[in-house]
Amino acid sequence: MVRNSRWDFRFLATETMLRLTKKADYGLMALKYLAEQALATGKTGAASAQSAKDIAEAYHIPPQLLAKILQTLARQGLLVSHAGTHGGYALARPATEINAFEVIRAIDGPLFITSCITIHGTCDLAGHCTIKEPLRKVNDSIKDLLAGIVIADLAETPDHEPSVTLAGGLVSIAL
Amino acid sequence: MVRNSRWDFRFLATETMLRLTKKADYGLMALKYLAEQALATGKTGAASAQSAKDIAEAYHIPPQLLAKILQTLARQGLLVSHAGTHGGYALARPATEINAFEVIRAIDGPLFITSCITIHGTCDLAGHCTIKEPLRKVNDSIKDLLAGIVIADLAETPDHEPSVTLAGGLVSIAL
DNA sequence: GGAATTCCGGACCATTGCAGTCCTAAGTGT
DNA sequence: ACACTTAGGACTGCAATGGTCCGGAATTCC
Ligand code: SF4
Ligand code: SF4
Repeated sequence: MVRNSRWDFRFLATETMLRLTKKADYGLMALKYLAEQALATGKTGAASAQSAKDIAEAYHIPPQLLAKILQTLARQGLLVSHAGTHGGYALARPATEINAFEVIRAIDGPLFITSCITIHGTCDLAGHCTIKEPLRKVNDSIKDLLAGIVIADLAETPDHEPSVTLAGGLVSIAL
Repeated sequence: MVRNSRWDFRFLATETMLRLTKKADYGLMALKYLAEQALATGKTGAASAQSAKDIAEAYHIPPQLLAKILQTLARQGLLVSHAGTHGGYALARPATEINAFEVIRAIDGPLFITSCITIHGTCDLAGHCTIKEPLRKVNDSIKDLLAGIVIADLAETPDHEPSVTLAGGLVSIAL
């Protein structure tokens, strides 16, 4: 099918729906940056640390905010941190072993799609809701999709841009 | 350091991340209901109309709110409405030709994932952002995933429950 | 024609979560 | 000692969501 011949996005400025928070967004950017740096300098793991300030400046994002994001990321074990003069953050694992799903979950908390899925108590009409289960499947599909993307996919190899194309996930959904 | 190692999701009730609004949720439920009714009564299209009140009561959702959701749905052409004593709403198209993506978009507006995608002006750092493109791909994948689900998939065939399994979409993502 | 029924549309409000700031520790290297 | 950097909490402004209310217009039934 896929019809929708008309589109008319004229006054559709509302923006909502399945939004990914900016924090998660920033988080991914930071991760990507770290991945690239680690690659560029050749240094592995904790050796090539970048300070929160550096990353923030590199992308022009609020330093304070980024700082806290990195903190939580570190707390969740995705990053290793090191204080002190040449401290900073570095990937806790190789860039090919950290996927987008983890990152997002670490920052925004678990959850997905509907209110009912994560905490069972939230939606009071969970009893009469008949759409819950199918939606959970969709939820899982998106999760798998996201889980199939590792941050190495996001990082560009300095000059050779084509490369990667690691065909992240292959998600099939059957209700 | 690498502290953490403890997880403590005790008070992680935040719920966020890729959330689908409750309005869209309700909308899907309503659509499903209408699909089932149309199927049960055999009547096609505008013949078997259900009032907003009826649907709201069937699922115990706020009538006034559902009313407005149905209104927008009708305005977008997914439903046909009819005022008057035995009026109400009915699917504008067969249940196999309305997909979840349309519904969600009709209710919550377009948009997806990041702020930058829909309106170009939103994210001020779109210039320096290197993650934008990959994310757009993810975005599209989710869209395709959603677009592969038609509301007929959600509706149960009255007794025979297995049936359907129309294996909605097959989405592969390659960055 | 009138009354009941149902949709339409906008205005309105309360809560909540997001985005972002600030400030005070506590580690760490020179 | 001192500069640098992470850690964590408290706090604020704002926008979106979820939900309500009301006056009006269409339609059908009597
Ligand atoms: S129980 Fe149903 S209505 Fe409630 S959040 Fe889940 S899917 Fe939505
Ligand atoms: S431009 Fe980059 S930072 Fe801004 S919303 Fe898009 S992906 Fe996120």
